Amino acid sequence: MPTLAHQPLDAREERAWRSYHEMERELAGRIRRQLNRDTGLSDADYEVLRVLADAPDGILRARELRCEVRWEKSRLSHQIGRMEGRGLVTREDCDEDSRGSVIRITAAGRDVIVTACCEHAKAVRAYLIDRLSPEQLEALADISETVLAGLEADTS
Amino acid sequence: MPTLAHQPLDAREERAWRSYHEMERELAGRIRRQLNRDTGLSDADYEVLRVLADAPDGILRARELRCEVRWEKSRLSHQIGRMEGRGLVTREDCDEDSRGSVIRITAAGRDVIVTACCEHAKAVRAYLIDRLSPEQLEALADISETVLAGLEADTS
DNA sequence: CGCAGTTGGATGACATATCAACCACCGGTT
DNA sequence: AACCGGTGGTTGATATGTCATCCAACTGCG
Repeated sequence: MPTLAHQPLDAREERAWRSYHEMERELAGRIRRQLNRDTGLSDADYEVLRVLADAPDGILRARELRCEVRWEKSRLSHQIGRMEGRGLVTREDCDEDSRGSVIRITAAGRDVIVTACCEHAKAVRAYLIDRLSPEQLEALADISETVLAGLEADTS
Repeated sequence: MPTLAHQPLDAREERAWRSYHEMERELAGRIRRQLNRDTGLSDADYEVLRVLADAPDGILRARELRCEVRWEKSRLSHQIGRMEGRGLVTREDCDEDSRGSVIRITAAGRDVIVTACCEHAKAVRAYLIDRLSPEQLEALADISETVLAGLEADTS
């Protein structure tokens, strides 16, 4: 009956990972549930609408959108299909490249995202930002950027 | 055409949230893919096996397990069903409470989790821990615990 | 031109998460 | 004993994410 006591993380590392991991789960869950309850949007819906709403004319080629949200092709395709069904976005053919498709946010989509964005910011503030000191907030940003840079550098 | 420029997060807050959020996604994705490739386990499988493997005799009542991983009842039930099908755990009736059920990790499950745990720790180290200074690592733990405490305090 | 490799996107199968019932059992009350 | 609110767990419907595969159109090059 092997135990996991010889796990190759020491106490300090273990504490950091454990607490980070749990925070991530709880925080994401809380924000997701609140978003869904307030606006009926999933996290994925929110991401798509947020990016589209910030694009000129609320239009983006699927490829650009995919690049922004860093999703796989199939995920975006399925997601847009569902959102199209709910009237949040539309899909058109692309002029320059006839393989491509162009996603446009609808008026309804814009309505939802504006309020969702607001509520979302409130949640982020309430659960994360307001709990931390300015120093901690900056430390978190530094940490995140460092880790991200490391991840992007190493494409293994 | 309302823009999102009046979003109620200032530049400092926005940077922290944005970078944290992106790190979370990339880091989780990387670890998940590596775990899956190396061992065939999903994150959910890993969590369940990790908790079970640390329990005395590799046995836990479903209720306890659920409490450890903080899942909904239905999620655990479905998950255990699948894992049972793959021979990673077994499900038995509970003696003390005939509503209850008892989950037991199998030998095969124990084999998988031991190596998975090792690989997982390597990934956590490579992508997170080794990128950060000791001060940053401690700061991350402090931040996470603070945020977690706030989340648990407020059950809205 | 004609071909090969690449890219943009869609599709189907499958694994997973979530939500809302549902059912059986527990415990305490009358 | 009959009841009742609460709990432990399951189930099915539905939404979602992932993977492998497919197809058509682009690109560059001989």
